Amino acid sequence: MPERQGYHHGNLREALIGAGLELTRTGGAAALTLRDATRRVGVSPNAAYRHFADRDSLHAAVAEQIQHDMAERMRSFQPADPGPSDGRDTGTARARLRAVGLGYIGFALAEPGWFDTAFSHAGALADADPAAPVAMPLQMLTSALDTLVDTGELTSDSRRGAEWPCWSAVHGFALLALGGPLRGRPAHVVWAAAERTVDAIITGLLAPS
Amino acid sequence: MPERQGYHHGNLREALIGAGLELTRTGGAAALTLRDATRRVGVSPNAAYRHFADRDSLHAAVAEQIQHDMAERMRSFQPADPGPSDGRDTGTARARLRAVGLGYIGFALAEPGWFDTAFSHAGALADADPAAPVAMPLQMLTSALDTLVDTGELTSDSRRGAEWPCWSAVHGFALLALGGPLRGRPAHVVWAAAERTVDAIITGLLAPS
DNA sequence: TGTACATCAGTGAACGCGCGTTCACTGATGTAC
DNA sequence: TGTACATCAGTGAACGCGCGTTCACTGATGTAC
Repeated sequence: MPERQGYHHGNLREALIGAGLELTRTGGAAALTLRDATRRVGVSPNAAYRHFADRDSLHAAVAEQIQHDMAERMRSFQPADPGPSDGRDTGTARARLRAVGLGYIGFALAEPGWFDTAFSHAGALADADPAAPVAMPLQMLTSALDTLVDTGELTSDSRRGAEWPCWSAVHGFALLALGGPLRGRPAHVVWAAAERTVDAIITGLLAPS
Repeated sequence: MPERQGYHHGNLREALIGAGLELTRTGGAAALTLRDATRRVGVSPNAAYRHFADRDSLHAAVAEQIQHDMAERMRSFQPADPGPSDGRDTGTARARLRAVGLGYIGFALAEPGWFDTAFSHAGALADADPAAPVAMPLQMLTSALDTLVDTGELTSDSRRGAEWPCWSAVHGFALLALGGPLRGRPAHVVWAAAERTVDAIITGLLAPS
């Protein structure tokens, strides 16, 4: 796999992130080691220190890339845009939120190693910068909730903190499906449970309290 | 800390589990090592192999103990039993489910290391025996849902698979509160979000679909 | 009641492993004159 | 256009760490006669 000609790699930083993606895809966050990444690129272990301060810094870069890809994949779950409407497009707003939730779960089921990596880093970073980690997927959730306020389905009072119920449900489901008792069940069973979970939390969120 | 007189410890198995509880309480699942547990008990590392096949076996024993304690603690969240009623005790049944959810989250917030240990083991075991891990807390959920069927608040059609939305919401919330962006927020803020999450998922579950 | 002996529960030393990280270094690159 | 030299991006060897686990062992215990 290591293929280089000269002494200088030329693109080592990107190459290490790429190797990190390969490693974490199969083995999750724990599989990301400096030695393994450099080995895979065909470079000596300490070469990484030209581009990353330490192991955790590489982890952060890989996690960021994953979050980017995850948001991309989540977007593919969105229903087709029906074009400009009157701004009170009630069914569509709800469908958007639903698609965000199912997209989140869908990514986790499709790429468990990456999902683990993205989130384990989010946890690690939470001290430093509460906003940055898992920023992109969270941003999609935020925006979907805002739309529900626009359409009048969610009062702006209820809007505050509405992220937590939604995120909790899909995040918990993803973990239970990957590592808990749902693991190994037929895909259609798992997916039906995912849909039910997403629908339940949305219904509960929009119900008048 | 190591205090023994004779050559034989006499109760090494229990002592190692106890040491495992101390270690995981602070450091989570990752802090549970054979060497550290034996060191803490004042015994040579390989002595553990008289009582546990390997490190994972100790982990399993510790996790089981935690699950037991967790169920105990969750029970303290239950509303006082109003005594025998007519079996259609609608508000109470819902309150029971709510208490199960909040108890789950409450334990996780109070004992993050243990929560991590109990669940990381659940994941590891899922292949072998899907029912055993986190058995006791899950059993409380199951029973609370059954009661809702008894009171007629949940149809037996909806009962099937109702565990997943509930468990997902509380499990996800616990993780986001411990390792995600909610970490470090004031306790009352976190708890309000927890209540809202639990209430939303219950409302969504009981709403006619 | 005393003794032989099997069994059990520990010890001490060592193994190999892979990791992150640091040290002093050298080869390649590009810029100034 | 050619050359001196600073700078950058790699190398190779080694460090200490703590882990799980295995080996051959020995001290303590309890049971049969």
